[in-house]
Amino acid sequence: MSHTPQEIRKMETRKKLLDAGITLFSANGYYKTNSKEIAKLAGVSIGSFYSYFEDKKILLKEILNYYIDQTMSLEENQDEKSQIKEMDYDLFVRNMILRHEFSEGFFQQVTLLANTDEEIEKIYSDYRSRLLKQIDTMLIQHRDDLSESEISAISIILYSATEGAIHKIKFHRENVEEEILIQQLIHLFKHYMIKTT
Amino acid sequence: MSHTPQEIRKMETRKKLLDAGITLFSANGYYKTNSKEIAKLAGVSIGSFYSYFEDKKILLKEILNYYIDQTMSLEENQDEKSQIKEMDYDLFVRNMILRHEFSEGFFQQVTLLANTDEEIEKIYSDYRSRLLKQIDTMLIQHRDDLSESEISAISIILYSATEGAIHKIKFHRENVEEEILIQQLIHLFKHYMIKTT
Amino acid sequence: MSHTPQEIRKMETRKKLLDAGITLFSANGYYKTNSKEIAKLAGVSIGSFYSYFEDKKILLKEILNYYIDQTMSLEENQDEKSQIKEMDYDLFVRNMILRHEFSEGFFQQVTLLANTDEEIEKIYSDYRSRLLKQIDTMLIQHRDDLSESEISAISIILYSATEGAIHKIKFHRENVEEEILIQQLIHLFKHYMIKTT
Amino acid sequence: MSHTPQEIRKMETRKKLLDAGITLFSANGYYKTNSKEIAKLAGVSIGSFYSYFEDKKILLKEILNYYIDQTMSLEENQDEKSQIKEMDYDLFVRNMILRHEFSEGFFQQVTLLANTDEEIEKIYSDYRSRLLKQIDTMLIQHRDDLSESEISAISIILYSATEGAIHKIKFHRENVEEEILIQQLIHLFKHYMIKTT
DNA sequence: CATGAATGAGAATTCATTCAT
DNA sequence: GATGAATGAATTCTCATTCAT
Repeated sequence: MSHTPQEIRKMETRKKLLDAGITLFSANGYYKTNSKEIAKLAGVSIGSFYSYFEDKKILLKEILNYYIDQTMSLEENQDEKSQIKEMDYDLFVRNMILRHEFSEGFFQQVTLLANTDEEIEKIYSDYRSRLLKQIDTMLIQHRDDLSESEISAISIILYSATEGAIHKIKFHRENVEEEILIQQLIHLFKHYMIKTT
Repeated sequence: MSHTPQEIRKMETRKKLLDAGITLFSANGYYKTNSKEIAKLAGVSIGSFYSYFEDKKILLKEILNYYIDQTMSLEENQDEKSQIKEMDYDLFVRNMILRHEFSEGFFQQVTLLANTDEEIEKIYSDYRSRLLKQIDTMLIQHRDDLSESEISAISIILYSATEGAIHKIKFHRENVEEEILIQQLIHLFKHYMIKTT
Repeated sequence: MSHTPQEIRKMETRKKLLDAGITLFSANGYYKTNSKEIAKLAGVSIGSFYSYFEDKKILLKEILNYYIDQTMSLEENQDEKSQIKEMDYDLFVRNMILRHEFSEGFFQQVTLLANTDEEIEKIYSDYRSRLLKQIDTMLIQHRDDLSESEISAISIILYSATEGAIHKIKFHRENVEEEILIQQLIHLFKHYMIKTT
Repeated sequence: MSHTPQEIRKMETRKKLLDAGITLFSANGYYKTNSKEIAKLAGVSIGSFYSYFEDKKILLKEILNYYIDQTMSLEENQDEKSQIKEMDYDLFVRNMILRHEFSEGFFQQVTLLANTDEEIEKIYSDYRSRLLKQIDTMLIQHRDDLSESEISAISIILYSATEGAIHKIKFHRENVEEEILIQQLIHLFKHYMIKTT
């Protein structure tokens, strides 16, 4: 797996464009970002932009895939290190926050675009499914008293609560102390993970 | 408060443009909808469009305000009729669903635009605050054992869980039975409304 | 069939664009002519260009159709006036020259484009068929001694000789006296129109 | 006249580029063919393309010259072999067909470009002149009864008839039997080669 | 000497907005 | 007023050509 200097430079240029893309999409939104700006921020010519990415939408998709890969590897790495097979909800909540930390407003853009673009909707809904699945798995391990559809419903509720709450502290800057919110989220997970007798 | 026929016609044209706007913004997104299309769907000329609304963004803001008014009056009407001061969480959840039913993808568009437009952000965050406030009020009435910041955190969690869960059944069409999800949401509210001894 | 002043102006603008198109396509070729130039020569904005014609190729097609109509009406008008049903080859040759006179290099561009664009090929080959048909008809009237396939072959030869010869005097400016060439062409038609005993 | 292996390889690369050029220009037209494609089909880098040919137009000119040489050598070779000084019109017609067989749509592209490029016009008109000259020569040998300008006119007619007829069977695929058309062409030449008393 | 990544001028096209009728 | 033709700035995208490796 040795790379020639040229291959390395190609990958660097590609990376510069991906980074410029995520920065500008996050900051100004997809439609308010034009290809020239992206190229400029990446420090390359507009021609290069188009030789690396067929068009702006393709760039968005590649960024999306790139960051999903990065983001999902959080859990996998954690697992390996701690040798714990069973996913911990405390960890889950904190990882969700990490995800937001480095994806900034980007996923919000994606949410929007997913409305009008099928391919993006597909990629994004796969991603959400993977996260939902993680909650599902945790629930199943603790709650054999629930039906499958109850598990599904609770997963959605837990996912939404986490996602939305984090979003609010990160973006809308609601007037709430972060640590208390996290504690409450963990408390909520705990509530659902304990079988009601 | 009598209106001349001309004034009435003006109001009607205005309404037709607002409706066309919400329809197209919801279906195709703000940036993929152009003013010509809106005028066409409303059955008026592009010239008229601009005599009613200074520009496309103003139309969006007016739609936003219009629907927030409609939407918030749900609770107020309920209150007046039933003479119940105390907001019922079952009602709250079901009203949230109603809101979604007639605003469709519109608010999602607004979420996006809010990122890059301060004025829209302002209007939209006021709206969210009002909804959060409703949950806050309910919580305060039932839970004198919680601190203010805990109330805030729980409000956010409840709001996010409700908003997100509804969104998922309406848009992402997650594989979950609607009624079970609603029951679980109500169950969640109940959990928080009952003082833990 | 009364037209409002606005409709008249629209038709005039359209005509100006068609004229500018034929002028520039003929002079500089399709690929060396850009839409801005056409708009400029027509004295309208680039935006107008695109509101009248979806794109450059559509303009070309519309010009093609427009001039074919003009061009083919030569014979039909002649017929009406002279009440002569039977097409005269002297007239045919002279009409072919007239056609070239006002289409200039345009049809040459079309010939080229027809190679790579099916729709243009279709329009142009229909046109050629109509002209060939005229020769066919003349031949059939005079030569009941020839087989159908001989008629076809001779039609093609006569058409090509006329077309090519005119082309040469108009474009390649071959060193030949126009009137002599015309006389020779007419002589050629005569040769084929007289039954060989 | 010995060539080093390197010189041979250079010639081969050059030939590969010329071949790729004619193939793509013929198939898709000059303006729809880009230099990258040509290099790719030739199996060399774009950098090499530009070290062999200053630019795209130079390539076209060199192809044109190359194929004119090939094409004109038909007659010369024939002459040499058969030792017949006098050009035979049957041969002329059949050679014209051969020319088309291996130049395909290429000359048509050239016709077009000749309109807007003087150098190409020059090369191409020289070529046409040489072919016309051949007909001229044949005519002069048989028809001392004609004036010089009549000879010129008839040459143009014969050339156009042949060129156009072949074009029609090769490209426009007119509904005509090839052999009959060829017979009629030869018959036409014969008609002009025989002195009318 | 070959390579192909990088360049950027230039072409096509869109669309919010204006304004003469 | 209402209309819709006209405008042109802004954007996307292409491709001939260069030049560092």
